[in-house]
Amino acid sequence: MTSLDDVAKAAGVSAATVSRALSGRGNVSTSTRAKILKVAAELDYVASSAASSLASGRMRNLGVIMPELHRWFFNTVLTGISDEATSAGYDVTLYNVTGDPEVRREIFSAFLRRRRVDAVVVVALELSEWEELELKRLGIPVVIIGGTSGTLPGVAIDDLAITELAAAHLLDLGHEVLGFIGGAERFDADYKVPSQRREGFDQALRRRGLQTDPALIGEADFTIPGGFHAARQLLGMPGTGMTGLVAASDEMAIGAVLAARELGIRVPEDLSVVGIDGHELGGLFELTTVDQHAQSQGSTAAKLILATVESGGTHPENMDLSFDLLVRRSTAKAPGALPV
Amino acid sequence: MTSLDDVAKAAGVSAATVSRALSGRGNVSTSTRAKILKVAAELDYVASSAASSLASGRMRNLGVIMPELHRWFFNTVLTGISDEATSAGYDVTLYNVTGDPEVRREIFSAFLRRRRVDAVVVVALELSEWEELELKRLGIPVVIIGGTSGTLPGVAIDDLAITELAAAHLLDLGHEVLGFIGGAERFDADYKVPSQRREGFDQALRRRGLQTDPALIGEADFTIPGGFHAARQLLGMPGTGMTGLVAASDEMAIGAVLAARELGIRVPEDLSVVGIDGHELGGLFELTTVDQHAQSQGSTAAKLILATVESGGTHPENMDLSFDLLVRRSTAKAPGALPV
DNA sequence: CCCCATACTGGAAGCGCTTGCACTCAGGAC
DNA sequence: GTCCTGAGTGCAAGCGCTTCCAGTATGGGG
Repeated sequence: MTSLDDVAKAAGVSAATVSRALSGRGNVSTSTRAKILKVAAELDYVASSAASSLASGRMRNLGVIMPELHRWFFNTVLTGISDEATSAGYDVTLYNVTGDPEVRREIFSAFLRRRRVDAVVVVALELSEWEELELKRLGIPVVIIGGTSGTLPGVAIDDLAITELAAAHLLDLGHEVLGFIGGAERFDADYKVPSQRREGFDQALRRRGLQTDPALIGEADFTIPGGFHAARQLLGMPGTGMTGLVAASDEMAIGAVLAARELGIRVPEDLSVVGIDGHELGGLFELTTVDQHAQSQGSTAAKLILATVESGGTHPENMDLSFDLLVRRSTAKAPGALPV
Repeated sequence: MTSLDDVAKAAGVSAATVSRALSGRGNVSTSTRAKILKVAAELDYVASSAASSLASGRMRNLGVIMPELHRWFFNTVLTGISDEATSAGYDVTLYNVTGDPEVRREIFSAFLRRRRVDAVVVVALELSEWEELELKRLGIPVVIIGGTSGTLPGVAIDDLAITELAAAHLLDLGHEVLGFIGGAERFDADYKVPSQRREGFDQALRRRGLQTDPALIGEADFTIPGGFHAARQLLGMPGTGMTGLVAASDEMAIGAVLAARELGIRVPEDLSVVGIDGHELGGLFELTTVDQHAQSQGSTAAKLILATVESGGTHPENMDLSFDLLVRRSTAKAPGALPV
């Protein structure tokens, strides 16, 4: 293993100068730097991260805490974070907080405290008070994506507004009896997005002087099968007059489309379905959705927090992210509605 | 930040003894250890990973190299690895090798060489000769999941056999004209699984004295939309007599089921479809599949390589993983076939 | 011509652990 | 009672970098 000293000797300078030349901190003459760079390349030198970290306190490592990896939102955000971190020269250490509370506790009380990361991004995790405290105690920048925290900075879409937009799209098309499939408390207990989205739906109706019909609210776990079962139940009820359905995630919306097909209900002729996410499968199902640009949420958060780290800051700004209605073919004018 | 010395002072022993007590290496009397543990807990001491790594050469960190995170196989394997690593007290550092060759090169030539990880698991990546060399040069254990390497140890299913099993299931049901949807060279160029699976399909037919009909081979990229389009084309051809379809992944199989539905082809009455994977969505589509236990591939590989690390070994054993036929309702006896 | 920034560079002191070595002290074998 | 063994402990030397500080040129200003 070639070390800093090897490079220093080979280049005929001191270790200090090599360090300065390679890290770019401090002054080194152009010619000396050039020679050091050349020698380092020849010797194929790569600095030991442990030594460098110990001496400098900088880890060049970004921690990411996630509750799961299967659902589209999570792995998409992670991809965004990873790409951004890599291009900034940072490693990413993944802490997959499973359902096991022991493990979860352990991650906050031990893993994170080894000071292996310069910053951490928390994805869609509702943190307990104790967990927020632990995070703050780390003394490093933290940013939350798609979750909420009273005291930690976050990068997020406005879940209420995004759902209101989805519902408003249906209302604009003349639909008056809308159903909704969202989360239930029994799923995702530590994740507030579901209730926000539900609230957005209600608000959209309220704004038009309509009222939410509790019978048309389905509950599911944000997955395709979940949406399928919830939709089948909703669509199976006779005489509801429902012509539009808002799903709080694209996966549930896709499940709903599948359920409609199974029941012989045509989309969009008989039922308009709109989702939220911008899931990559949306295209296949011609799903109208509100794209929340998940990958860019990841890269934005990473960029933000890495900038904070590099600038020696500790508290990045909060940031509201954009979303766009993406109209495809799963939504259409309500039957009998007046032309828009 | 409380340090080892703080604990040592508070416990009235030397730093060396604290280190031994906390790490479990070397002899410490039961009473001394108990006191140290108590003091450490009180002071809320957590060792600095950088210092510990620098001094010991151990990182307690497992590197994972993956080409993507979206597809089910990858995030499922990653979940398995992460769970296992966490419970062994290891962090996992994720290297998401994107399509960009620059980035890929950088990961092998710089990121991995910082010696931040004790071992690395490579997931479904066909490595170039140079990359294998770089990996070996790291001097740490490496294991490959779902890829192939002449010289690096791997944990994998037999892709040929798993596909043969899927096809044999259809043949056993009396189907004689089978289609296949697999990978194409233009997708996944650096990933040999597709060709292995194709070969397994051919072999199953050959064993029964049948021949692969090139017209019934569809090409796709292992995703649902890919499978959908390939199947639509296959199923749209008139007069093929095809009654069974093998897809090289569950996602493609699901796409095929959707395509069949769209074309008014009933599954399984008119067409039996079998996939490979054990994808979580399989249940919703009643998909018969061969489960390759992806999550346990991840945990098995992690367990294997961490054991190798802890034992000071360098080269874990190769390991062949099991798979099971999981019969659901997407496959049935061929129309007019004799009772089995 | 002298003085003093300014630009470079090297020396050396850590960063916070781990571990080889030396030492003490018992207890068991003779 | 003597010798040996091994458990238990502390000392101190690193691990391979970073960075503060001091020292040496160099060049411009006065």
